[in-house]
Amino acid sequence: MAATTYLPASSAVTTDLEGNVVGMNIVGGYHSSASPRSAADANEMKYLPQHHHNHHHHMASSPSPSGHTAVSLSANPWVSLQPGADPWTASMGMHHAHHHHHQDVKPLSQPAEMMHHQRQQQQSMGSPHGWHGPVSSAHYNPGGAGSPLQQYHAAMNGMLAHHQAAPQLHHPLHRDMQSPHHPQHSERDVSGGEDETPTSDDLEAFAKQFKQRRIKLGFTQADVGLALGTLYGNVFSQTTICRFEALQLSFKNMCKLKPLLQKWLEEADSTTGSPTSIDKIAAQGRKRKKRTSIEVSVKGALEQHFHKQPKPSAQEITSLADSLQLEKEVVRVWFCNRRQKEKRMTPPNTLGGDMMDMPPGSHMHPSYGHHQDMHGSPMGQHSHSHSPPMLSPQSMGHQLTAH
DNA sequence: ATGCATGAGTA
DNA sequence: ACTCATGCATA
Repeated sequence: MAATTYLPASSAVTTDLEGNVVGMNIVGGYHSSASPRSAADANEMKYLPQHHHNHHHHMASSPSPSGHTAVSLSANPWVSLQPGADPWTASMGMHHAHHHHHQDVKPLSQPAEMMHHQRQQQQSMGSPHGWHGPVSSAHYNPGGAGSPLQQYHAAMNGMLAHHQAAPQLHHPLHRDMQSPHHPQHSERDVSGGEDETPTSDDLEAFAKQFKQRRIKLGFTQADVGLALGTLYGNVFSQTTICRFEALQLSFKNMCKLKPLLQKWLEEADSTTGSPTSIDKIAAQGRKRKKRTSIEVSVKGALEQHFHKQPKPSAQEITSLADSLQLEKEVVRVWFCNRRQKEKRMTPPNTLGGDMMDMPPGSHMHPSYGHHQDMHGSPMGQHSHSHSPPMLSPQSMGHQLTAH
């Protein structure tokens, strides 16, 4: 039987999160800094029967050049707030009649309207206007400047009138599906204002540098995500930062995030010496469906079907779900996610799914070339000095061999 | 780092 | 019902 939704809530207590080699990114941020997320935990209305605090004391040996444990303190660069750098400030000022019909709270993302210009299909901005409530940790003031949060609030209140919008959050990206080609970039002004659409190489270079400096400064991916929220009002998760660094986002998405991260980077390394971080605003409320764990063998089957038909009809999905003993919805979502993966910049290796009947150079590959993608240099597989990141040694050969 | 999931915006 | 951006939960 296919192992579907299992509930490891109580059994996963032994889950060790220190399996990463990269060092100090990842979930380390969730507890690396001695931040007691009491505020978050206070909202004990989650579906989780119990959360496990397996506080395995792993000391974060300071990677910081300074010599002191920077990680445990999670220095932050948000001491300087610029007046009028909020795209959502305006949105907050006006009462957009949003639709909150259920009592679930979702402070992390709010439909910030882009009031006056056509939005392609971006609903991106997460505009939390209720998230700053419970945040309060032991963040001390570096130069007696006052809590960054307080400054933040003050600044915010003082500029509700004049919205200035972030640097260039409205990216001039035109993904014309009609036009067979699009001369995207021109000469980007390397003099400090890269508002032009970056090339894939630019993005890769930046991502690389970003990660390096981020680590140097002793920040976790999660820290950055939070910092962005404090700085610009856009909170991002560790996941997103991770995917950015790994170039696992769509080209467009990369372009959107780059300016933000770039800004943070400037602030980060200019602000030498900084205070603590605030707690993360963990998920609360929303009862999320338990993540379905799909067996490897089943995944393999799905992969095969994906090759034949990336976009199965509802009918096909139904029958497929039936034969695989999965919920239809699960299968549907699986295909959606699979398609998304295919569209990322870094190619999803045809892993898990065996390409047993796939002649090398046949009819496999992404749909690069029907829309918003790049302009000729699909990154992720281009000539560089490192071999393909993934393609686990054990994935080839068998996976349908259920056990 | 990634798999499955949610949701807004569209078609 | 799909795409796209994004994230919780998990490996």
